[in-house]
Amino acid sequence: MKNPAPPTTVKPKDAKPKTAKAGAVEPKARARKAADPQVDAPKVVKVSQARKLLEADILAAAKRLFAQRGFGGVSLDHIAREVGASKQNLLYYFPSKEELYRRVLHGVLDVWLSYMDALSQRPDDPEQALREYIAGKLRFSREHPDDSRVYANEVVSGAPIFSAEIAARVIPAVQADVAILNRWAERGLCRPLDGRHLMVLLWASTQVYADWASQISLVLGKPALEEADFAAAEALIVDMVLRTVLLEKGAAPAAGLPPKS
Amino acid sequence: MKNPAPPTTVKPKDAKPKTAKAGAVEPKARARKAADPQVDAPKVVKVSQARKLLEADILAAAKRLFAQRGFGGVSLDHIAREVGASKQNLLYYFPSKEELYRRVLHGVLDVWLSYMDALSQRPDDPEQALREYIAGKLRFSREHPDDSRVYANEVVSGAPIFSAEIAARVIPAVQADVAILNRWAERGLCRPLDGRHLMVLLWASTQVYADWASQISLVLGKPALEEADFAAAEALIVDMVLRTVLLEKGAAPAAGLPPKS
DNA sequence: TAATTGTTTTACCAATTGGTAAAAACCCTA
DNA sequence: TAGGGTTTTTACCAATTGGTAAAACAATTA
Repeated sequence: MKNPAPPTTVKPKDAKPKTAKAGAVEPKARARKAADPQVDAPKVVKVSQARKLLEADILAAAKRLFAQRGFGGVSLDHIAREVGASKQNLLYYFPSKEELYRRVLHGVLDVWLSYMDALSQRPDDPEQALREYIAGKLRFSREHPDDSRVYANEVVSGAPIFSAEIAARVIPAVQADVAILNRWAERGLCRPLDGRHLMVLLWASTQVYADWASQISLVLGKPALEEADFAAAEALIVDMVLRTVLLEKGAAPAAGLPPKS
Repeated sequence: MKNPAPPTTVKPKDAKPKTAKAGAVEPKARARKAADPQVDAPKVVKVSQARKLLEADILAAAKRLFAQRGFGGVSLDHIAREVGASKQNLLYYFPSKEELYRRVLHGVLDVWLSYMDALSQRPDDPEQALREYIAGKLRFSREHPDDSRVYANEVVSGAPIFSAEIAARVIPAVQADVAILNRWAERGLCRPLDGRHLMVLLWASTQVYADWASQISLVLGKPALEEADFAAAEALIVDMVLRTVLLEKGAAPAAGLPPKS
């Protein structure tokens, strides 16, 4: 997704560093091109390619802002400025704010769901399946914190816009996972428990590392979460879940140890 | 709080049903009184009492709306209409939107913290302490879902307004709890584990039943969460946590660490 | 090169935003 | 009942909101 494998001659017309968050620094980057066509980048770029680039830019900026401030807390102008375009230009690509938000949410849901299929991948091995599920969800929190936060914002608000899509795409996925858990219990592969609440717990305990990152890093006393923190979280969650779900066997190792610094 | 035990002669000047959420139905309730002073309720109510009532009304409505749509998604006018007052009247009680939001958040934090002292209450009994902590946090989710959501909104946004207060009030409380956990581990009362991540997990797994209620009820296939659902959640979370934290029953405690009671 | 299509900018718009100033109404007490 | 403090309403304000219309510009194709 990051690299769409351009079909024809390519050169990103802007070479704008995506990592630079300060939109105010170079606000007229895109506009300047139009005002001075000779100098900037009149070279080879398929129009549709350029379109896709800007569209992706807009979606990325919108995602970041919606994640931070929710739907109502973001203005089109704000998003537009962030990508160096005008609000009207943005409205050329997306017919309305809600439509843009829908597009963002749709993409978020794609990513969210793509990390949710661990259980069905290993329908006969509860331990490995759960390990991978937890690891995957934590990876999602780590690699796509904004996606997680956009989703969280929407759900906390009662899903006023996306409840239909959630009901249509998320709930079936969850129910499939619950069914797998129940089947394990029936077959004596694990303890009998309420798979629905277990799923809730798995979401909560993994997604919190994206949505609550600001507070967790305060607790941990560092400016941002690091890989080691995610590893510690994974160890603890896996330990808890396996202890609870699996039938007794040999004594399990202790949970994530506190760093003795 | 619902019943402030009025000190003097009392009659709520409005008798407005607090449960009626539809603010649009009776938008001029408060204004009508002024326009028609004879008929409505010119009776006896201590002024300061009335003030407190309206102030509390405003705070309650603001909390509900901020919980649903976040700071940026709510307008002063929206809040004012919800309590049947004018925006300017609201600004008479709260000098600015941000100040109102601060007041709401402050109250939320009070409630949040009041449910967080279970560990320190029973510093010598890990099992009971954890049971009560989990029960308390779930009760918070059940009884104060809007408080939970306001807090969640603020944290997801990176706590742009309240990070100082969180750092000053929440973090010490959490660290106290972590210290208790660590002491248990030292004294051999529980398994050694990273108390900080355990605290995160306790928050996440309990608070999710407020913040994600809309999605959980979708999963459970019912319009709203019921008492039985909270009971099931509590059973699962308690089971998991105790399995993970407590030493095995009957098994000898960690070598060389006799409980120094 | 001309016509066509695709993209961006300019110029607006009515409604809403948070907030101020001051007049008016209200209520209690003297 | 008169005055003074408290509360509410009326009248504004500049800035911003999401959105439209059309002109201007750029790119592709005939």
